[in-house]
Amino acid sequence: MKQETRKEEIVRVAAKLFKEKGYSAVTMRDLAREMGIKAASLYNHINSKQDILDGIIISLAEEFTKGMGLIRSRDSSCIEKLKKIIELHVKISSQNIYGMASLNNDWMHLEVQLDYYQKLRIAYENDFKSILKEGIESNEIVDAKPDVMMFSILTTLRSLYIWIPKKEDLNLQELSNTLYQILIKGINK
Amino acid sequence: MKQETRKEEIVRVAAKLFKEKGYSAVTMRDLAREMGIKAASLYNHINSKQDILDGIIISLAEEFTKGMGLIRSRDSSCIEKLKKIIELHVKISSQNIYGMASLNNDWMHLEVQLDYYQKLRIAYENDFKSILKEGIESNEIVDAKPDVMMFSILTTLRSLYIWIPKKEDLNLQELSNTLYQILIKGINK
DNA sequence: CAAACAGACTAACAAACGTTAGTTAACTAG
DNA sequence: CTAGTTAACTAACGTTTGTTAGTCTGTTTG
Repeated sequence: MKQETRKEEIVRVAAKLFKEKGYSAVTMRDLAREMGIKAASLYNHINSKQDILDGIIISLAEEFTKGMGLIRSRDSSCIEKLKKIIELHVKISSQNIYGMASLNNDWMHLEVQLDYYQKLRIAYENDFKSILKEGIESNEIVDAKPDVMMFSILTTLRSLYIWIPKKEDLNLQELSNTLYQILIKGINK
Repeated sequence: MKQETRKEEIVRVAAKLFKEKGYSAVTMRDLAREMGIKAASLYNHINSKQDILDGIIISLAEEFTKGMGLIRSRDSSCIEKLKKIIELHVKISSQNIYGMASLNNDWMHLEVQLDYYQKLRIAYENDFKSILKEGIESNEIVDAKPDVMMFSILTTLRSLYIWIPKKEDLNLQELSNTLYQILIKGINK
């Protein structure tokens, strides 16, 4: 069990506050109070409020990019790939509920890193759409608009962070399976 | 065509800015600049920044509540009711894209109206769940967890505002139909 | 024509914002 | 023991925030 550094603790607590009120509404004094110290003391560990947000969002975005790379490289059917994508979202979301809120709601407050984030996001969505198109061509899934299909599946997966903490009896594999049933079985032929 | 009052214009422009940056990150000076006037002049028409947000969110929440009431009171099958719910979301979202962003992302910044909003929201979700449960009992839809089913459908519908403006060739009825296919056909027996 | 109103303006406010500088007290390693 | 590091502190900074007060100008109405 690797021990958490003070900096990591600040980032973790910040993400929690960002989830509750959004990046802009959280002040450095809010964060300091939650840490039990004064606002100025935060700057012994971090460079700026902006840096905290950058760290939260970019590390998550890269995690998704990496996961998608592995899934695409594998030689499996469209349905299997979609199942893996669901599992990827369930895994990352459950491990970092607070960070997922920032990724979804505060990405527009990135500054230097905004372009990079958007590049990753667009690439991820294009990969997703490619998988769906392949599935349509190979007659594996129904021939509905891939745009709407991706939108529907992806918005559900992106919103998992809202919903996961409410399930007390959380079995991750079971959640993945239920989502698979509801999201994929419907478009499966 | 009823002419828009100055106050309504301010609320509309505010909602647009709230969508782009979130309520907390939009200043009254931002809003004034977008209106082509000075910040102080806004107060000839509105009482406070908070009031603008209240107006945007509560009117939308009540619109959904009203729509759900009509759907529930009708004597129709579960599937037909779900179809009506999809149409309700498509209609309201397309008529007020900017407001839907505030409803989704900034409801926690309500103050006096927060309790009222949450009451409406919980009632709406309970109504939704009841429709699903009836459908399961009457063997109309598959017997998956109603919680996950509602979460999946509702997060997709709630996120329509992100996605609608990107479709240039927007045919609302066609969009409703495609969503129906993807969201409902999958759970239909 | 005068009165009333609508809707803009300038000036200013107190509070809250992110952040810097410099200091101090407690551990830790040579 | 001492030198260095870590991590807290107080005090303060310049800026931005939402909002108020009071004024001016043009249009509408009796």
